[in-house]
Amino acid sequence: MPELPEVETVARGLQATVAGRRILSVTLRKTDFIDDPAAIERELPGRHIVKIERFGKFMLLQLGNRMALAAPGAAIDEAAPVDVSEALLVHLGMTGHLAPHVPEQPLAKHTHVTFTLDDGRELRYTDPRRFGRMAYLTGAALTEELERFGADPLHVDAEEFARRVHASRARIKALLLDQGVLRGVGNIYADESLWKAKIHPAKTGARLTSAELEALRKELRKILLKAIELRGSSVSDFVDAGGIPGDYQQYHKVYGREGQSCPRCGAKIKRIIVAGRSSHFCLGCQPAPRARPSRKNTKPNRPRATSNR
DNA sequence: CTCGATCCCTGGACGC
DNA sequence: TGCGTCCAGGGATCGA
Repeated sequence: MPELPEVETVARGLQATVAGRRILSVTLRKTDFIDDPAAIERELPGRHIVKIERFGKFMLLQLGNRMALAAPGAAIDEAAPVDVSEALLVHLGMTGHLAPHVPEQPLAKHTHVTFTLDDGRELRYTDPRRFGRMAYLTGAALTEELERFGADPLHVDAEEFARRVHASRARIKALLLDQGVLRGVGNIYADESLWKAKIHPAKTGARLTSAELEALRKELRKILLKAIELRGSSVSDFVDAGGIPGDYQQYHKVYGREGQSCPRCGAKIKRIIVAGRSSHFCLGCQPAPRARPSRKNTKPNRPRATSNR
């Protein structure tokens, strides 16, 4: 399941293998995960893929503008100002793959999009469950889309992290998964970082101490960097753009380890549902938050203010 | 504001 | 071998 480290791994792979190539043609098969399929068919042929980078869990394929690329086969001038106001956004969802193939290679099942490149290879998008997403966006629409997302967890500083997390009464697990708070964190790295920081997933953001906030921010960053170094976690079928699985799953301390013992304290690892997602944590070193004061069982207190701030 | 429920979708695990 | 059932999960959406 591609989260930040996996998407980063794929993006780096694509940057190394298909950046600079020109898209000659586009073939669409299933399109229900594409925002505007017609726009992709119409606008992408002829474009250069200038650069591929990760944005949260998205891959951003920056496309060269038409004018600069009028001459077919013209070398890309690295120094030339790049028009980054046009991009293809690709979200891999749960099971998405985007990788170059030689045309002789048989089309994998669930290959929904093929971009034929100017060197004869095909950049193919495969996604059995179609939980992914693809969108061609330009100008204000692109800016607007990207602005919906929160801070990059690799770069967010203490102040901003605290501002985004501490102000909320949502549970920390929900906040970590909320792409509008932080972009790129998914279920695995949320659980792993909470374990490392010794924070229970159901603890409310507002109730985290400043020490916990900083521990969480730092551990999350360290874990993500280590996972990128190991080319991501391959728990189901994740492979990078070159078809190679990652190795970080070997370092998972709680994720997928329900019933086993905690490598830190030996207590049992439990799995509960928080924010609608399975959450793995240690019964010993991630103490449950104090039960929220129950409205039902409290005796009637002061009349509720009728004004709504 | 925050919550859970529901939907999307397919493959893999499991039980018989 | 082959079926049926359950489950996983990112994200959108909706009602509570």
